[in-house]
Amino acid sequence: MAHHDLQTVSHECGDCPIRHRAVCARCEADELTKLEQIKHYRSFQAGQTVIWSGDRMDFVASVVTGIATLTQTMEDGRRQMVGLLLPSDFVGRPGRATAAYDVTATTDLVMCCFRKKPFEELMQSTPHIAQRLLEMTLDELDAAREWMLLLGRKTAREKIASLLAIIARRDAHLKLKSAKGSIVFDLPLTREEMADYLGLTLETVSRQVSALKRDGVIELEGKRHVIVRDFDRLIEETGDDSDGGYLV
Amino acid sequence: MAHHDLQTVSHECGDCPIRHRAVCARCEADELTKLEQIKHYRSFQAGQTVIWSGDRMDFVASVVTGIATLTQTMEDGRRQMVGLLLPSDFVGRPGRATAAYDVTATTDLVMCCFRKKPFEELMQSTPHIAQRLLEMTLDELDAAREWMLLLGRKTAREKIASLLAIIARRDAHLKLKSAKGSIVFDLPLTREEMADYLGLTLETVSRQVSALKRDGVIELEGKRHVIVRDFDRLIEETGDDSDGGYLV
DNA sequence: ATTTGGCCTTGATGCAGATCAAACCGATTG
DNA sequence: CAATCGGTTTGATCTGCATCAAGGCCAAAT
Repeated sequence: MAHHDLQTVSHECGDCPIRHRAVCARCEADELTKLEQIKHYRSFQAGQTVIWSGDRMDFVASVVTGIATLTQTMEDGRRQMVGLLLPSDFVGRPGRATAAYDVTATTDLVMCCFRKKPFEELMQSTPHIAQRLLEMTLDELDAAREWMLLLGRKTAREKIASLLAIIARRDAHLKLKSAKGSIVFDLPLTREEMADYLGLTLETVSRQVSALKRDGVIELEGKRHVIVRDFDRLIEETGDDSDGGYLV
Repeated sequence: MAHHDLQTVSHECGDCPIRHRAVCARCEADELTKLEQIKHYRSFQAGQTVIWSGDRMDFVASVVTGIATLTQTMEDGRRQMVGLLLPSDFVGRPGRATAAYDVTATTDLVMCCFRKKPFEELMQSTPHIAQRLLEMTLDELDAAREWMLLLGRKTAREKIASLLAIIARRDAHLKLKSAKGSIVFDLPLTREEMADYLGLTLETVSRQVSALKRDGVIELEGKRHVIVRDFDRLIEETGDDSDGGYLV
């Protein structure tokens, strides 16, 4: 069943949807050819685990379509999501043998995997790959640090608003940015996943989402479909100073 | 006054204390010479601000001696430390014009600064620098994610224990690892800075430090000098599974 | 049509950590 | 040797979120 998706994904880097954003973004045609030789696609169904923390990991990969999460779990079961992987995001660390986090598909997921050894060799010979990876890693570090502020200092309401703003921004960016009008999107996460991301319980997430709805900051259709009529209003609720990010 | 320190720091990369750990770690002699041409040292007194978030930043730098912090501040004054910079750590982002965080010297500090433009050019031509920077950035990303778990899910006591364990490990690593005996170190941070790092208030920090002392997990001499007789006991208090890190 | 199961909401209550307030300690300074 | 001052401790009280518990919604299975 997962294999059905495989058919629909191009095996040609040339018309790959993430061609200009992923690790391969800077690659020239000849470099791409080399990458193409060591790549293969893997599909996962929503809910499936891609790798467990501590497992041997002999590949690195780019998310092509779908969404995955990185989570850390403590012995007693407390969980913290430490990363949300969107199309073009990179998974795995060159020069490390085992996975540091659990990677889970939250939607159906297609990944473009590179065997680790050859990828590492290619990185040595192809500065374009290492350059792009550095850039992406620096971006992720910034995102992680922004999340540290959220986890350490924001209130539950601000946390929810911040998460909604991030998803809204991304969707407005990828899809139609229905100019000046409402932003509309589906939450790709369950309440529990949101809680794991935000350092809250699922009950608190539920209550605060309801509160934002009650206060007219967002509208809800069903449980997952969100309408944001006034994006600036949502930003106010995040606690960030207004320049924190840009819609474009 | 700050200039006194300057005299004591070698200007020769050859016998630089961070030579084999900083961005320059992988550089050959000739590459080092090029770096040497664009570097200059800057000293800061404890408490001084190195740069403010948003300020133009026309250099990148390595911490040579001393400790600096990266912090984010919300409009209403809530603060979250997002990084602790130790000797050999790197500050600044190639390809970015302004500082993303406040950088503050918490002890007297010496930094080895590189003018940004020439450094960026050097990075292009010298894969050894970019390689090392990637490695260091990936390490920082891991550290940031570990911190996300701490901020999102750990109790106040676990947070304090985790911070003490990190400092203890580093000091045991750098200084004498008085084999099997006690680990002894000075806290490089005030209670307030610890609070900013851990997402707590300074009162809670004070109370939990006292509690760990009362419970015999640590001993205190004065307010800053810490003695850890049983490191494993301290680790138990962090909530991490025992393999979380390694003393060596 | 009823049951099941996953996900979500809502209510009641408890508690860890925040907040407010005062006093302490040790080092410098006049 | 007071007086000051930054850092710290300690106490009393408050509160935001966690926890515990019940029930609702809806789609798929029986």
